[in-house]
Amino acid sequence: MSLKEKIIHDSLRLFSLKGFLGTSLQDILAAANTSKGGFYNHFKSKEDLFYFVLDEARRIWRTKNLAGLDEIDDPVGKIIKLLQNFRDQYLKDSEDFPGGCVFITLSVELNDQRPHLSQEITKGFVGLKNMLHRLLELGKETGELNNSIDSGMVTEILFAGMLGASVIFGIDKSAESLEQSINALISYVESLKE
Amino acid sequence: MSLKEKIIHDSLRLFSLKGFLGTSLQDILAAANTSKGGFYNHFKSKEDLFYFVLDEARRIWRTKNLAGLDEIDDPVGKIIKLLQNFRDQYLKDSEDFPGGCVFITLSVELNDQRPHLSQEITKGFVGLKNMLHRLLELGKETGELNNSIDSGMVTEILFAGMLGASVIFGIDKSAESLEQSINALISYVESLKE
DNA sequence: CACGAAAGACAGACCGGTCGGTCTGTTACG
DNA sequence: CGTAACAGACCGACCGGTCTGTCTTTCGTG
Repeated sequence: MSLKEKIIHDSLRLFSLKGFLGTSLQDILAAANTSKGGFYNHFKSKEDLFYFVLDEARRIWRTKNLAGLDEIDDPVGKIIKLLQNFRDQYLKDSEDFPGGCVFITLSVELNDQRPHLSQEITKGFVGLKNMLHRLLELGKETGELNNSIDSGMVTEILFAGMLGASVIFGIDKSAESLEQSINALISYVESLKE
Repeated sequence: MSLKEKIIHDSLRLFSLKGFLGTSLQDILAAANTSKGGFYNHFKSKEDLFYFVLDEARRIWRTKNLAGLDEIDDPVGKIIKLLQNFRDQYLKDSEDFPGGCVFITLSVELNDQRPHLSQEITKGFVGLKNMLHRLLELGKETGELNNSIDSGMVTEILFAGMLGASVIFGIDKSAESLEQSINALISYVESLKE
């Protein structure tokens, strides 16, 4: 792993723990075992690093959460698989995100302090929400879901539930309560089936 | 309002926007229009202020969210009223919490940086969760809710949903999406009725 | 009531430490 | 020999906290 990659990777872990502003350059340099010179040889600024870290975080998010979704045909099955991935592969991943979901940490921290950075993260949230909604609509089309359900409303419950579970897990790091939260969402989705 | 009260009140607003560590003493002094001397005459340290602000935030939370609950007899009615208060009185309150729910902002920020402070906030979360669970159990006893529902699971959905809605609202400040989220939860609760 | 001392309330200079960022210097590799 | 890769001294700005000074209010005493 090159120094640049190492800085990005280590920063991702630090950001998930302490946020962007809460992580000092010193912290990063110590973690990556380098110096100012090493850092600024690869990044224009700390904010420049932010975008690289965000890209890496998104890549990991997709890898973990979308794993195996292709092999599932029915939309509702995809949603359930996504929730399972979210629970087992993503949130519990203390290697890449020791402090919990980095998007939430950064989004909450930067929202009123660095709006242009926070905005980047919001894009991902919108994407997830749209994906959920699309899958629910598809489920209704294929008849897997009762046609009378309000897919917008269900989307809100699932999306808010996932965010809420992430916040809770970020705070208490309890696998038990995480499983309870996500399992509750899975049961909810299954209860909507025809 | 005394200077001490003004500092607490203004700090609460700042904390909800920028967090505890993200708010500098300078920010607080400027907002309260005072000086170091004025501040340290009333507080031992910035961390000392934290506890005063937290108490004030809790007081406001109760006032806004528990308003009118006494006049409702049925447990499920209490839950729905709480959700309505949470939506209309609490989260939209840009006077006290211009940056959204201060408990989430602080909790996410401080969790891995000032665990002893974060722990104080967690107590409130536990209290809310227990309250929801207690009301659901009561609802089953009175027959208002179907006895077959898993109250633990419903608690998770409601609690995670409320946290998630707070996060979303903190980010986009959109009353529309807030209403959609909370309305979805209210509909969900109503669907559980016998 | 008069008065002076003590205490409270606040202003702001000042402190050591840390922040992100720059700049120079050294090393190694093409 | 030039250039990329890194180390670390250095910079001004800002951090939370201390300290001194000033002004006001309170209060015990004659």
